[in-house]
Amino acid sequence: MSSERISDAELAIMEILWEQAPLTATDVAARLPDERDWSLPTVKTLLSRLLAKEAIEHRAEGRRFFYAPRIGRDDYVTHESKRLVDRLFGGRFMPLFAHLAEQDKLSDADITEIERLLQEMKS
Amino acid sequence: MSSERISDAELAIMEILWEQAPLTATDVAARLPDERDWSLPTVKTLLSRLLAKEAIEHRAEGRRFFYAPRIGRDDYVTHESKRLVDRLFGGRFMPLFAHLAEQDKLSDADITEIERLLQEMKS
DNA sequence: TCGTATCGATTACGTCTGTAGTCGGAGAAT
DNA sequence: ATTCTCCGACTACAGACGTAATCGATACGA
Repeated sequence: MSSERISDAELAIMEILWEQAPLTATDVAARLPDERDWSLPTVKTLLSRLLAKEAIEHRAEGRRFFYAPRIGRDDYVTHESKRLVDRLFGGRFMPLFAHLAEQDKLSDADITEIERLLQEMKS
Repeated sequence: MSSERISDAELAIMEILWEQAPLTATDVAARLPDERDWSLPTVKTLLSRLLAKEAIEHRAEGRRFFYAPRIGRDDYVTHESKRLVDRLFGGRFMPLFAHLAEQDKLSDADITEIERLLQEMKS
Protein backbone atom coordinates (compact mmCIF):
# COMPACT_ATOMS: atom_id res chain seq x y z
CA MET A 1 0.00 0.00 0.00
CA SER A 2 2.65 2.52 1.04
CA SER A 3 3.50 3.60 -2.44
CA GLU A 4 6.89 5.24 -2.08
CA ARG A 5 9.18 3.91 -4.76
CA ILE A 6 11.94 1.53 -3.73
CA SER A 7 15.20 2.34 -5.50
CA ASP A 8 17.57 -0.19 -7.04
CA ALA A 9 19.99 -0.02 -4.13
CA GLU A 10 17.16 -0.35 -1.65
CA LEU A 11 15.82 -3.33 -3.51
CA ALA A 12 19.09 -5.18 -2.96
CA ILE A 13 18.50 -4.76 0.78
CA MET A 14 14.90 -5.91 0.50
CA GLU A 15 15.95 -9.04 -1.35
CA ILE A 16 18.18 -9.98 1.54
CA LEU A 17 15.44 -9.40 4.08
CA TRP A 18 12.91 -11.26 1.99
CA GLU A 19 15.21 -14.23 2.01
CA GLN A 20 15.78 -14.13 5.73
CA ALA A 21 14.54 -11.89 8.52
CA PRO A 22 14.87 -10.47 11.03
CA LEU A 23 18.50 -9.47 10.59
CA THR A 24 20.75 -6.80 12.08
CA ALA A 25 22.41 -4.19 9.88
CA THR A 26 25.69 -6.05 10.16
CA ASP A 27 24.00 -9.29 9.10
CA VAL A 28 22.51 -7.59 6.08
CA ALA A 29 25.88 -6.16 5.08
CA ALA A 30 27.44 -9.60 5.38
CA ARG A 31 24.87 -11.08 3.03
CA LEU A 32 25.29 -8.55 0.26
CA PRO A 33 26.03 -10.12 -3.09
CA ASP A 34 29.62 -9.70 -4.20
CA GLU A 35 28.92 -7.00 -6.73
CA ARG A 36 27.33 -4.80 -4.05
CA ASP A 37 30.31 -4.18 -1.88
CA TRP A 38 28.88 -1.48 0.33
CA SER A 39 30.27 -0.10 3.53
CA LEU A 40 28.29 -0.64 6.70
CA PRO A 41 27.24 3.02 6.87
CA THR A 42 25.77 2.69 3.40
CA VAL A 43 23.73 -0.32 4.41
CA LYS A 44 22.49 1.56 7.45
CA THR A 45 21.48 4.54 5.38
CA LEU A 46 19.50 2.31 3.06
CA LEU A 47 17.85 0.61 6.02
CA SER A 48 16.85 4.03 7.42
CA ARG A 49 15.36 5.07 4.14
CA LEU A 50 13.41 1.84 3.87
CA LEU A 51 12.17 2.43 7.41
CA ALA A 52 11.08 5.93 6.46
CA LYS A 53 9.24 4.49 3.48
CA GLU A 54 7.63 1.93 5.77
CA ALA A 55 8.88 -0.88 3.59
CA ILE A 56 10.56 -2.51 6.57
CA GLU A 57 10.28 -2.34 10.35
CA HIS A 58 12.73 -2.84 13.20
CA ARG A 59 12.56 -4.23 16.67
CA ALA A 60 15.09 -3.38 19.38
CA GLU A 61 16.87 -6.32 20.94
CA GLY A 62 19.08 -4.85 23.62
CA ARG A 63 21.39 -2.37 21.99
CA ARG A 64 20.83 -3.38 18.39
CA PHE A 65 17.99 -3.48 15.91
CA PHE A 66 16.57 -6.38 14.00
CA TYR A 67 15.07 -5.46 10.66
CA ALA A 68 12.28 -7.26 8.84
CA PRO A 69 10.20 -6.54 5.73
CA ARG A 70 6.80 -4.96 6.12
CA ILE A 71 5.80 -5.41 2.52
CA GLY A 72 5.83 -8.81 0.91
CA ARG A 73 7.90 -9.58 -2.14
CA ASP A 74 4.80 -10.63 -4.00
CA ASP A 75 3.08 -7.34 -3.35
CA TYR A 76 6.10 -5.46 -4.51
CA VAL A 77 6.49 -7.55 -7.62
CA THR A 78 2.84 -7.10 -8.47
CA HIS A 79 3.13 -3.38 -7.98
CA GLU A 80 6.19 -3.03 -10.18
CA SER A 81 4.84 -5.28 -12.89
CA LYS A 82 1.71 -3.21 -12.99
CA ARG A 83 3.78 -0.07 -13.15
CA LEU A 84 5.63 -1.32 -16.20
CA VAL A 85 2.47 -2.47 -17.90
CA ASP A 86 0.83 0.88 -17.19
CA ARG A 87 3.80 2.89 -18.38
CA LEU A 88 4.50 1.04 -21.57
CA PHE A 89 1.51 -1.00 -22.56
CA GLY A 90 -1.48 1.13 -21.71
CA GLY A 91 -2.20 -0.97 -18.66
CA ARG A 92 -2.85 -4.13 -20.61
CA PHE A 93 -0.83 -7.26 -20.15
CA MET A 94 -1.40 -8.78 -23.58
CA PRO A 95 0.80 -6.32 -25.46
CA LEU A 96 3.66 -7.16 -23.11
CA PHE A 97 3.16 -10.82 -23.75
CA ALA A 98 2.94 -10.31 -27.49
CA HIS A 99 6.00 -8.13 -27.41
CA LEU A 100 8.08 -10.68 -25.56
CA ALA A 101 6.79 -13.43 -27.77
CA GLU A 102 7.85 -11.48 -30.84
CA GLN A 103 11.25 -10.94 -29.35
CA ASP A 104 11.63 -14.71 -29.14
CA LYS A 105 12.14 -14.53 -25.47
CA LEU A 106 10.11 -17.68 -24.88
CA SER A 107 11.75 -21.07 -24.92
CA ASP A 108 9.89 -24.21 -25.93
CA ALA A 109 9.78 -25.19 -22.29
CA ASP A 110 8.20 -21.84 -21.49
CA ILE A 111 5.54 -22.40 -24.10
CA THR A 112 4.68 -25.82 -22.75
CA GLU A 113 4.51 -24.40 -19.26
CA ILE A 114 2.28 -21.55 -20.34
CA GLU A 115 -0.09 -23.94 -22.03
CA ARG A 116 -0.31 -25.93 -18.84
CA LEU A 117 -1.06 -22.79 -16.82
CA LEU A 118 -3.73 -21.73 -19.25
CA GLN A 119 -5.41 -25.12 -18.96
CA GLU A 120 -5.44 -24.74 -15.21
CA MET A 121 -6.92 -21.30 -15.39
CA LYS A 122 -9.73 -22.39 -17.63
CA SER A 123 -10.95 -24.92 -15.16
CA MET B 1 22.09 0.82 -27.44
CA SER B 2 22.75 4.11 -25.63
CA SER B 3 21.82 2.83 -22.23
CA GLU B 4 21.15 5.98 -20.24
CA ARG B 5 17.90 5.61 -18.42
CA ILE B 6 14.94 7.62 -19.63
CA SER B 7 13.02 9.10 -16.73
CA ASP B 8 9.25 9.19 -16.37
CA ALA B 9 9.00 12.81 -17.41
CA GLU B 10 11.28 12.22 -20.36
CA LEU B 11 9.21 9.25 -21.41
CA ALA B 12 6.17 11.48 -21.77
CA ILE B 13 8.14 13.50 -24.30
CA MET B 14 9.29 10.39 -26.12
CA GLU B 15 5.74 9.13 -26.42
CA ILE B 16 4.78 12.32 -28.22
CA LEU B 17 7.71 12.07 -30.60
CA TRP B 18 7.05 8.40 -31.23
CA GLU B 19 3.56 9.26 -32.27
CA GLN B 20 4.64 12.03 -34.57
CA ALA B 21 7.98 13.49 -35.55
CA PRO B 22 9.74 15.70 -36.29
CA LEU B 23 8.20 18.34 -34.06
CA THR B 24 9.36 21.64 -32.60
CA ALA B 25 9.53 22.19 -28.86
CA THR B 26 6.35 24.23 -29.03
CA ASP B 27 4.60 21.45 -30.92
CA VAL B 28 5.62 18.95 -28.31
CA ALA B 29 4.37 21.19 -25.51
CA ALA B 30 1.04 21.56 -27.30
CA ARG B 31 0.61 17.81 -27.51
CA LEU B 32 1.22 17.09 -23.86
CA PRO B 33 -1.54 15.08 -22.25
CA ASP B 34 -3.72 17.11 -19.91
CA GLU B 35 -2.20 15.76 -16.73
CA ARG B 36 1.27 16.86 -17.81
CA ASP B 37 0.74 20.58 -17.84
CA TRP B 38 4.33 21.68 -18.21
CA SER B 39 5.68 25.07 -19.08
CA LEU B 40 7.56 25.46 -22.34
CA PRO B 41 10.93 25.81 -20.54
CA THR B 42 10.30 22.49 -18.85
CA VAL B 43 9.64 20.81 -22.16
CA LYS B 44 12.83 22.32 -23.55
CA THR B 45 14.87 21.11 -20.61
CA LEU B 46 13.56 17.60 -21.10
CA LEU B 47 14.33 17.78 -24.81
CA SER B 48 17.90 18.87 -24.01
CA ARG B 49 18.35 16.00 -21.62
CA LEU B 50 17.03 13.54 -24.15
CA LEU B 51 19.45 15.00 -26.69
CA ALA B 52 22.30 14.58 -24.22
CA LYS B 53 21.26 10.97 -23.74
CA GLU B 54 21.14 10.54 -27.51
CA ALA B 55 17.57 9.30 -27.28
CA ILE B 56 16.47 11.95 -29.78
CA GLU B 57 18.11 14.15 -32.38
CA HIS B 58 17.35 17.56 -33.80
CA ARG B 59 17.66 19.25 -37.13
CA ALA B 60 17.77 23.00 -37.56
CA GLU B 61 15.15 24.51 -39.81
CA GLY B 62 15.87 28.21 -39.95
CA ARG B 63 15.77 29.51 -36.42
CA ARG B 64 14.09 26.57 -34.78
CA PHE B 65 14.77 22.91 -34.18
CA PHE B 66 12.79 19.91 -35.17
CA TYR B 67 13.14 16.98 -32.83
CA ALA B 68 12.81 13.32 -33.69
CA PRO B 69 13.44 10.05 -31.83
CA ARG B 70 16.71 8.25 -32.34
CA ILE B 71 15.68 5.15 -30.50
CA GLY B 72 12.57 3.25 -31.47
CA ARG B 73 9.71 2.63 -29.12
CA ASP B 74 10.06 -1.09 -29.60
CA ASP B 75 13.71 -1.05 -28.61
CA TYR B 76 12.91 0.95 -25.54
CA VAL B 77 10.05 -1.27 -24.56
CA THR B 78 12.19 -4.34 -25.00
CA HIS B 79 14.91 -2.81 -22.90
CA GLU B 80 12.60 -1.85 -20.06
CA SER B 81 10.76 -5.15 -20.09
CA LYS B 82 14.05 -6.93 -19.83
CA ARG B 83 15.07 -4.67 -17.01
CA LEU B 84 11.98 -5.58 -15.02
CA VAL B 85 12.38 -9.25 -15.72
CA ASP B 86 16.03 -9.09 -14.68
CA ARG B 87 15.35 -7.11 -11.54
CA LEU B 88 12.45 -9.09 -10.24
CA PHE B 89 12.34 -12.46 -11.90
CA GLY B 90 15.92 -13.56 -12.22
CA GLY B 91 15.92 -12.73 -15.90
CA ARG B 92 13.28 -15.30 -16.79
CA PHE B 93 9.98 -14.45 -18.32
CA MET B 94 8.01 -17.40 -17.05
CA PRO B 95 7.87 -16.30 -13.44
CA LEU B 96 6.44 -12.98 -14.57
CA PHE B 97 3.80 -14.75 -16.57
CA ALA B 98 2.99 -17.11 -13.72
CA HIS B 99 2.83 -14.19 -11.34
CA LEU B 100 0.40 -12.25 -13.47
CA ALA B 101 -1.64 -15.34 -14.10
CA GLU B 102 -1.91 -15.91 -10.36
CA GLN B 103 -2.97 -12.34 -9.86
CA ASP B 104 -5.85 -12.95 -12.27
CA LYS B 105 -4.68 -10.22 -14.51
CA LEU B 106 -5.61 -12.17 -17.62
CA SER B 107 -9.06 -11.91 -19.11
CA ASP B 108 -10.65 -14.75 -21.05
CA ALA B 109 -9.99 -12.81 -24.23
CA ASP B 110 -6.34 -12.57 -23.26
CA ILE B 111 -6.16 -16.30 -22.77
CA THR B 112 -7.67 -17.00 -26.15
CA GLU B 113 -5.28 -14.56 -27.75
CA ILE B 114 -2.29 -16.10 -26.03
CA GLU B 115 -3.27 -19.54 -27.22
CA ARG B 116 -3.46 -18.23 -30.74
CA LEU B 117 -0.02 -16.68 -30.45
CA LEU B 118 1.43 -19.87 -29.10
CA GLN B 119 0.01 -21.83 -32.00
CA GLU B 120 1.63 -19.40 -34.38
CA MET B 121 4.96 -19.67 -32.66
CA LYS B 122 4.96 -23.42 -32.80
CA SER B 123 4.63 -23.47 -36.54
C1' DT C 1 14.47 50.48 -38.63
C1' DC C 2 13.07 49.51 -34.00
C1' DG C 3 10.70 47.15 -30.74
C1' DT C 4 8.70 42.78 -29.56
C1' DA C 5 7.72 38.12 -29.51
C1' DT C 6 10.22 33.77 -29.80
C1' DC C 7 13.66 30.33 -29.57
C1' DG C 8 17.47 27.69 -27.74
C1' DA C 9 20.91 27.83 -24.03
C1' DT C 10 22.14 28.50 -19.42
C1' DT C 11 21.18 28.63 -14.74
C1' DA C 12 18.40 27.41 -10.68
C1' DC C 13 16.75 24.72 -7.05
C1' DG C 14 14.53 21.29 -4.20
C1' DT C 15 14.12 16.24 -3.90
C1' DC C 16 15.74 11.57 -4.48
C1' DT C 17 19.52 8.33 -4.95
C1' DG C 18 24.07 6.19 -4.29
C1' DT C 19 27.64 6.16 -1.38
C1' DA C 20 29.92 7.16 2.84
C1' DG C 21 31.97 9.80 7.07
C1' DT C 22 31.30 11.45 11.86
C1' DC C 23 29.33 11.69 16.49
C1' DG C 24 27.44 10.44 20.83
C1' DG C 25 25.99 6.83 23.72
C1' DA C 26 25.87 2.12 25.47
C1' DG C 27 28.24 -2.37 26.36
C1' DA C 28 32.30 -5.00 26.86
C1' DA C 29 36.87 -5.63 28.33
C1' DT C 30 40.29 -4.73 31.85
C1' DA D 1 35.94 2.91 37.06
C1' DT D 2 38.16 3.74 32.55
C1' DT D 3 38.96 2.77 28.07
C1' DC D 4 37.79 0.68 23.79
C1' DT D 5 34.52 -0.74 20.49
C1' DC D 6 30.34 -1.07 18.19
C1' DC D 7 25.75 0.69 17.09
C1' DG D 8 22.27 3.78 15.46
C1' DA D 9 21.52 8.68 14.20
C1' DC D 10 22.85 12.49 11.80
C1' DT D 11 25.39 14.81 8.28
C1' DA D 12 27.58 15.04 3.70
C1' DC D 13 27.85 15.39 -1.07
C1' DA D 14 27.69 14.58 -6.00
C1' DG D 15 24.66 13.21 -9.69
C1' DA D 16 19.87 12.57 -11.55
C1' DC D 17 15.23 14.28 -11.83
C1' DG D 18 11.11 17.42 -11.91
C1' DT D 19 10.09 21.82 -12.70
C1' DA D 20 10.99 26.39 -14.09
C1' DA D 21 13.05 31.37 -14.66
C1' DT D 22 16.19 34.15 -17.14
C1' DC D 23 19.33 35.56 -20.83
C1' DG D 24 21.02 36.51 -25.38
C1' DA D 25 20.19 36.25 -30.16
C1' DT D 26 17.13 36.44 -33.88
C1' DA D 27 13.19 37.12 -36.92
C1' DC D 28 8.81 39.32 -37.68
C1' DG D 29 5.51 43.11 -37.38
C1' DA D 30 4.93 48.09 -37.43
